[in-house]
Amino acid sequence: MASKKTSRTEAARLKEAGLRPTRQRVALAGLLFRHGDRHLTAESLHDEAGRAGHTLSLATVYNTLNQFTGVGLLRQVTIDGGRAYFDTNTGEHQHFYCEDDGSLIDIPGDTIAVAGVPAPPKGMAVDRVDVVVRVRKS
Amino acid sequence: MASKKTSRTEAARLKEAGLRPTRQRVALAGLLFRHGDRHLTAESLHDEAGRAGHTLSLATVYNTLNQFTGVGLLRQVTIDGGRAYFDTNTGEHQHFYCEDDGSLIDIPGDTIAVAGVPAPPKGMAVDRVDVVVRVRKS
DNA sequence: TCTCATATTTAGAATGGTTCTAAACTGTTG
DNA sequence: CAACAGTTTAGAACCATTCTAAATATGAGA
Repeated sequence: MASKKTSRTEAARLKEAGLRPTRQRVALAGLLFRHGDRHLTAESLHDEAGRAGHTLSLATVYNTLNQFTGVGLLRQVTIDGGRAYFDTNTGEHQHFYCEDDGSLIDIPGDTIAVAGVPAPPKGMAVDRVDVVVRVRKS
Repeated sequence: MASKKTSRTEAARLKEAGLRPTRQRVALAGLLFRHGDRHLTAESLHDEAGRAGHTLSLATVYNTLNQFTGVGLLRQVTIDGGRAYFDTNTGEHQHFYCEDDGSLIDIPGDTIAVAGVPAPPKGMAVDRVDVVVRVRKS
């Protein structure tokens, strides 16, 4: 039987990125990229993997998340001290951040316009402009 | 002799904010507010206090920084996981963040304009819009 | 298919920033 | 000046994350 029916896509994606498609990485890639744009933490992904029947260590989840980020499959979003969020949407976009429950909501990349950014200090180049719209229950 | 010559201002400021002007709080307020706009971490302020001849625990620095933030004397800036920065400039403004050394540089509040912020989700109100211009050595 | 070198995974220890605890101390108020 | 509430403190506890060293899996070549 074709046991790789759904994994093929993930394995290919990993190979293209220069990462060996190990069982763990394929499993995580499946969870990450098969459900639209997502924001997750190492812990939440580890839990989700467990619920889906995969067995892997939290250290591997951290390693994988960092590797995926390194090859551009994920983007790290740091808003709040403490936990690091990983975003499966790697394109240009911004976020609403709910201060009550720590959740993130995407704002499409062409929605917000930032004008008037001054020239960076000598010898520096702008890497990215991040906008976070902090909201709370009213 | 008038031993409170320079402390009076700090003590008054603290009282107005509803905080008892203890020795430790007055000392930290002096370091924080007498040298223009500053960005610092608990550890850097603790070191600085030590160098200035004050003796206080790191826990007190954390407590004080959080209390000052609570009453609006400071603003917390969270950009990078790990350490929390505290900013003595509580007015509206934005930051350059240097990814190479983790330093922050103020961008005056009337410099950058953000347009097109969408309406927040139902039941939510915008608290603040943060802009971080990430730069690196070029 | 078998072997081997190398990449990966893993449990558990280690780290680093921050908060908590409980006891000692200080500021204020009567 | 007594007495209580607010503060400080040392050190333990916490939490997310990284590191370590040893075990395991993967891919290439024979």
